[in-house]
Amino acid sequence: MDYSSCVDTSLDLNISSIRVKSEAPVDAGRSGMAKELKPTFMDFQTKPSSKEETGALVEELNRVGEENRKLTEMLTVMCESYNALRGQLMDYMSKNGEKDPQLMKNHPRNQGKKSLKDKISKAYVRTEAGDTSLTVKDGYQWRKYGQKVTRDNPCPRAYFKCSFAPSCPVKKKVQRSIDDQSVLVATYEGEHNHPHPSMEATPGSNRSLTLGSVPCTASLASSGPTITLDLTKPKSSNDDKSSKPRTDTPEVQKFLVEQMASSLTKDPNFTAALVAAISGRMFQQNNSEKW
DNA sequence: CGAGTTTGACCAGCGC
DNA sequence: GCGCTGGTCAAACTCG
Repeated sequence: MDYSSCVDTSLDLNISSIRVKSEAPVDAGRSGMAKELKPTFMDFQTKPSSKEETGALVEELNRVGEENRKLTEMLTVMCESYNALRGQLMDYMSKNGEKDPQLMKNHPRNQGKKSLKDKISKAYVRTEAGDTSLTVKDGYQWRKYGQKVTRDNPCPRAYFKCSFAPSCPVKKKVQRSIDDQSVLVATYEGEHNHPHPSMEATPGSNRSLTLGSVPCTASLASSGPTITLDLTKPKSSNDDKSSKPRTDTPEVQKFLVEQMASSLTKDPNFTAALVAAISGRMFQQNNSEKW
């Protein structure tokens, strides 16, 4: 499976917002920038700027477009790396699957017990040091129906059934990793025959977060993962006039955009958001292919 | 009082 | 057949 070919790697970085914001003669004392963009833009239309300002803005637009292109390339490279790693993992698992105690479903003993469960996936969840519960918060509702101490692991294994839908056949086994007991290993069997509870509540599964100083929304739309950086929003609502830098010159705006682009590419949170969006999309894609 | 959890009993498959 | 093991059941219990 080649994820790079099926994932839309284009990034919606709200460049249009940047452009509108940049084109407008911004009032430094403004607090609600987004809601005032429209009248400002109208002002711009009725009062054309000088040629120099237009040239600088065009240059800025080109530069931001280039940033977008670079980010797209980075995402493509990440997808390719993911594919490569995934391939290696598959190779490794196919060679060593029977040695992995967690893959007991592959064991002949368990294969004969029931028709082999067609959809088995695993998730590794790191828990806090003092957390002794066998709870993996994945958004679904689970009902625990049993607990056993298995031979290969002194930590008990908990058995859960999906209780969100009565007819849902999905089961989950949760056990602490024998190597690292702060890591919970959740093994899912079967597929949910109902939408994800959180997705049902918020179609598109948008996730809002803040990347450094930039508010961001990672959405998993049908067209592909989209990370939306809302550059029109101020850092915080209590920003006052004194703390806000002047953004009414192209130089300052360029600097700000460069700062944002730079901080985004270096920000681990941004990377995490990318990973979340991409793996979420891949997981979704994977499931849709299986159905 | 209902829903969820706990826990011992039970079942089925496998190896010897 | 027996023992071991993973998985499931269901009564008892807990909690809000």
